[in-house]
Order: sequence, then structure tokens, then C-alpha cells
Amino acid sequence: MGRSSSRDPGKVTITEVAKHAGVSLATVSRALNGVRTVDPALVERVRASADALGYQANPLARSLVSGRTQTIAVVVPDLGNPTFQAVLRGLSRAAAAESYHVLIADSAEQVAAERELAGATRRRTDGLILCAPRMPEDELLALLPQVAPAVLVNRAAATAAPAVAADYGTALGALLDHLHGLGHRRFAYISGLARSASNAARLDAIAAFRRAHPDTAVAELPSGVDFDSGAAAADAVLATDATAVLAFNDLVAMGLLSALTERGVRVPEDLSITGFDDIPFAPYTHPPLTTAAVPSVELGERAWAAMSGLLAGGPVPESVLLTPQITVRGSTGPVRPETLNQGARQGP
Amino acid sequence: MGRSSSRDPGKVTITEVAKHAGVSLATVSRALNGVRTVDPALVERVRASADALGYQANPLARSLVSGRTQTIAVVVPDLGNPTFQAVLRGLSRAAAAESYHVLIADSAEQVAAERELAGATRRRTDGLILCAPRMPEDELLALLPQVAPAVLVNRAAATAAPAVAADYGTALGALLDHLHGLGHRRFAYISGLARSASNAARLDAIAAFRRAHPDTAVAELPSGVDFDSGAAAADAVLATDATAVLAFNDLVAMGLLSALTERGVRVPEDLSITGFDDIPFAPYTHPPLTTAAVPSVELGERAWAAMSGLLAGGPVPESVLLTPQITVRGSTGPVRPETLNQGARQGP
DNA sequence: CTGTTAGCGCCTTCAC
DNA sequence: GTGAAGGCGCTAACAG
Repeated sequence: MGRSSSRDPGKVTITEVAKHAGVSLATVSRALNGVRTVDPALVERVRASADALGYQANPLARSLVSGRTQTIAVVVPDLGNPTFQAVLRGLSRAAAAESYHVLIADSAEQVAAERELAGATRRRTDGLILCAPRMPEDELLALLPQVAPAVLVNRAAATAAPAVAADYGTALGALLDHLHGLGHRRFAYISGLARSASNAARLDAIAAFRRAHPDTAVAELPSGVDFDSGAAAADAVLATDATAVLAFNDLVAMGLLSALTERGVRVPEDLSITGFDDIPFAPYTHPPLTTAAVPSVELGERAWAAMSGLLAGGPVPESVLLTPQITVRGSTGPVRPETLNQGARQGP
Repeated sequence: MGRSSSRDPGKVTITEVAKHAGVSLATVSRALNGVRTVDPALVERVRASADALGYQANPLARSLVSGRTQTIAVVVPDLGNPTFQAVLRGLSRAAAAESYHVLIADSAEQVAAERELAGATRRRTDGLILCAPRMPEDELLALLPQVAPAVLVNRAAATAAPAVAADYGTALGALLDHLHGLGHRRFAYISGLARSASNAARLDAIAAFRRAHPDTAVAELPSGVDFDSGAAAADAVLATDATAVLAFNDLVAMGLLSALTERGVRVPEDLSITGFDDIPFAPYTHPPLTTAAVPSVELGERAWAAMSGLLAGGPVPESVLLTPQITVRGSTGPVRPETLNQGARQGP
């Protein structure tokens, strides 16, 4: 069946190749690894034997001696989250372009598992890309030296490791400015889990905005990070006097949008809504979602670039901060005249 | 400033632990691996030394000798595809529950890369989960023995490897029955890439349906597999006399839905539309999409179960075929009276 | 019950 | 230029 008579593919060892080619084991190693000081004739002979036998160097053995696995680990809180999916995609392709493999781990949003997985996966790879938005700062700082070289995604930690992040604060500020320009003065912010780093950045941006525009008000509504959380927040939003709502992310915005539509609230006529992230479906909601486009794929690519630098032994790469692009679509519009606005606000 | 004075974490070797505990290297190995025939007092002493030094066994060395890596490889055509994301998620969590790690590779839809990656990743893991919907049958059959143990996702290949798949044919048939029950007789099927296995299954189902219902007609419209392809197919759809359209998948259906809405065609009043997959956003389109819910996460879990069986050395697991659940939402409805239907069919 | 000795498959000084 | 030998860190026979 196969072209050679060997069974148990991949089980051919370097010793057998050496025997077949009539040379020493060391010569095979050198020939196949492109060491220049080998007689070209021998190189040819070895190469011929190698693929006659279907030889493939055992990466494990090679790693054990070289100390490098050609693999990096990635720990994400949730593989179901579109943002991390995009980061993973960018990362995976960038790493593959340099012949690196990617070992993934999904911590299922549990901080304890995160620490565990980070260590376990790091030990079988050359470096770690860590997405741990909710790990407490002190834990993170304790963990980082144990898993170096490491690159952080969407969260900084002093200078313990290079970070690649989106500038959530600046983007939220831009979203506020956009709404302010449309005449909105009373806002509601549906916050994500309180302890996430990106939520803190947004809160800071809101504070800055309010200092710059003392005539504005921003009600903060605690919530979750998914579609259902957004839908559940609808009544709370209607109970405020906000004319524009900034959702923690697109999922929350979509949930809110859906629940509001069911209640007969028109968007953006009665209420403007913004999301965050620009996930693939943001353009396809009704109305299409105005949002801040987080360049997640690029985040993944940059994370690899930083890791690549670390692996090369160069200086610690600069942290990078990418500013999400405000993408105006149909879910935001001019503020309604006050009276009409009041009319729209009747709870269920 | 860790708890111990060791630098270069993870670099503590078993020899150092042995020295520290005043025992032989073998005893450390036995004690730490829970071999019962070790003096409990020694076990304690070894354990103490181990975590005093922060010792962690090197998985590479362990793998080299044991021949097992506790890792499986997964090759997918596109990490950006919601279906594979879900499969990966189910797989990853199921594997993690049994302390297995997951090495991923994204072939970027290129068959050549698929073969390459399958081999490369398989050699550094214990098994391979392969999602290769478009790899030619002969190539697949040639590849499988080289990467065994392997599990196929969404595509069967004789008995060369267990497969875990969704029953696309049966589900499409059910979708057709649903539409037929609503009075539709003329359909359009927007097909995906011709060479995919799941497309073939759907075509078979259509043929069977037409044999069972000779008074029906199904126009086949070639297309791609994404949102834009669906949007691009809108005019072609309108050029047929179909009253119901079956899209290759939800993405295509959403694109079509969007383009039709722009053209003033009402769904489902003028035209019924079905998707396929039930991706996370299918319930949130306008109108919500009637679709066949492919249990992708479960597919991933089952794939792991099969792999787990293979790894355990048991008999080759049965292939599993999961039937997607027809999920009726708002995008399908009763057929319109003929005359009105004709009226709706005017191109842009 | 514990220690000594072989390798797992490979790369890499060393001598020749 | 090439071969022989040591060792990466660990587990699994062997002895004792």
C-alpha cells in the first residue's frame, strides 16, 4: 500500500537512515540539518536514504536536546468569544508563517485554571501568549516570571512583559465624542465585569469625558459581557433618562438592541446605541451597529511579532497600543427633541 | 523574588531534587509518579524537596521516553469559520477534562497546507483530529495511515478512520419537508463549493426529495460559503421562479437576506429563506433565520471521545452521525398566492 | 524497598 | 570531512 514497506509511520529513526546510507549517525544529522561541511555526495546519499525510508526527525528528541519546541502556548478565557477567536487566528497564522506551532488552552473564564494552564502549557512550549483580562494584578505579577518569555494581550502589567492591547479608553472617548456631536448629553454605560482591565480603561475615559463636558451625565449600569446580559439590561436602560447607550461590547449591544426592539423602542430615533469590538456580525444587525472596531486579528499578529522578538533573544519589544477605529453605522443618530424622548420612556 | 532562590523557572531537574532529598534519581521519579512501593517517609521527603526547589517534571523528556505527549493535534481549514470554532471549543474542553492539550493548525483553506500541517502537527502529538472538507478522497486515504490515530470531522473516508459528522443530507431533507409543508414547490438551492463532502450530501438529499415529490423543482445556484457570496447571489435568486431558497449555510443566508431586504423583497412574505448551521447570530437576523442547527460543539466533544478511545487502545470507535435539528424561526412562511409572488419578482 | 544502569532519538563537542 | 561518545531529562528494567 504505502510507497515504502515501513509500518508505523514516523517511527523510522536516524540510526536506520545512517545504516541505510552507510554513514555515521552524526553525518545524517549534519547532512539533514544543512551543515555546510559535509561532502555534497554524502548529503545526496543521506537525503536519498532518508526519503527512501520516509524518515522524519522526531521533534520531541530534537526539542529535548535543543531546548526549543518551535511551539508557543496561548491561553484564552473563552474560545467562544469572537474577540479571542480573532486574536487566535491572527496569532496562529503569523506564527505558522515562521514555522511555529500553537498550543491552545481555554480557561473557561476561571482565573484558577488560567494560572494552572499557563504553567502547564508554557512548560511544553517556548513561550506564552496570555489573555487573562480578569486575573488580579498581583497574581499576574507572580505568574509572569514563571512563564517567561510571555506576551500579554489586552492588558498591561508594568514592564514585567510586553503587552499588545487595544486602547479601549481612547476609543470609548471617541464614541462619546461622536454621540456628543449628535447632541446627546445624558448617557448610560453598560459595564462589563467590574474587574476587567479594559472596563477600567473605559471608566477612566468616561471620567475624562465628564470633566471635559460638565453638562453631561453618564449612568453606569453593571452587566455581563454577552447577548443575554444586554437583553436583560433593557429595562434598566429605559429607567434612566439617557438618550444614548454605550454597551460594553457588541454582544451586549445586540442583546440590548433586540430587547429594545421587542419593546417598541426605535433605534436610533428613540435611543442611540453603540457597541464595541466590531465583531463580524456588527454590520448586519438592524440597524447596523455603530461601534469601535478593535483590530483583534492584528492584535494577534502583533502578539506573535513581540513573541518572535523575545524568542530571538533581542531586547524586550515595546508594548503596543492599537486604537480602535470608530465605525459609525445606523444605531446612532441625532438626539430627539426632549419631549418626544420622554414619551419613549415607558417601562413595561 | 519568588519563594525560592532558583532562577530560570522550570529548569530544576530531577537530579537536583534527588541530591536535595538525598535519594536516588529513580526514587524521585517513583515517588512523584505515585508508585506505591516507596517508603511513605521517603515520598514525603522527596515531595518536600521537590516543591522547595519548585521542581516540575520536563514534559518533553517524559514524552520522549514514554512515547506519549498528552497532546492531540487539530487541523481546521479556517479558524474564522464559526462552525470550526465551535468544534474546536467542544474538543478543547473535552480534551482538557482528561488532561490532554490541543495543538491547532489553520490550513487557510489550502489543501496542500492541510497535508503538510497534518503530518507536522501529528508528529509532535499523540493523534490527529482532521477537518478537511475539501481534500480529495484519494489524498485523504493516502494521508490517513501516516497520521493514525486520526479522527475525521464532517467527512467520512471508508473505514480508514472513525468519523464524527453532522448528517447534512437528512437535515436538508427536513428543511425541504418543512418548506413543502408550507406549500412551496419551487426552490432554489445556493450551493457551496462543489467539491465539499457536505455539499454532495445535500445534493443527494435534494435528488431524493424530488423523487418523492415529482411536482417540485429545485434550481441550483453555485456560490461561495460566506456572507458576500450570499449577497451576490440575490439577483440570481430573483431570476428564478423559486418561492423558497435554501442557502448553503447561515452566512450565505444572511448575505442573501441582507441583499434582498435592500431590494425591497420581503422575507418570508415574498420569499422564504433557510440557512444551515445555526451559528450564534442566526436567531438575531431580521427576520430570525430558520435553519438546521448543526451541533458543532457536540461534534467536537464526540471527536475527542473517539480519539480518547483510540488513544486508550480499544477497538476503533464507531463513526457517529449527528442529525441537525431543524429550527424554525421567522425567515420561512407559507407560500404566497402565485400572482402576488410573480409581482415580487422584479430585478433591481 | 532502593539504587544502578540502560536507553527514548537526537545534536554536538571532541578526536581522528 | 567524518565518526565516536556524551548528554538533554526522564522512566523502566534490572540488581541488590
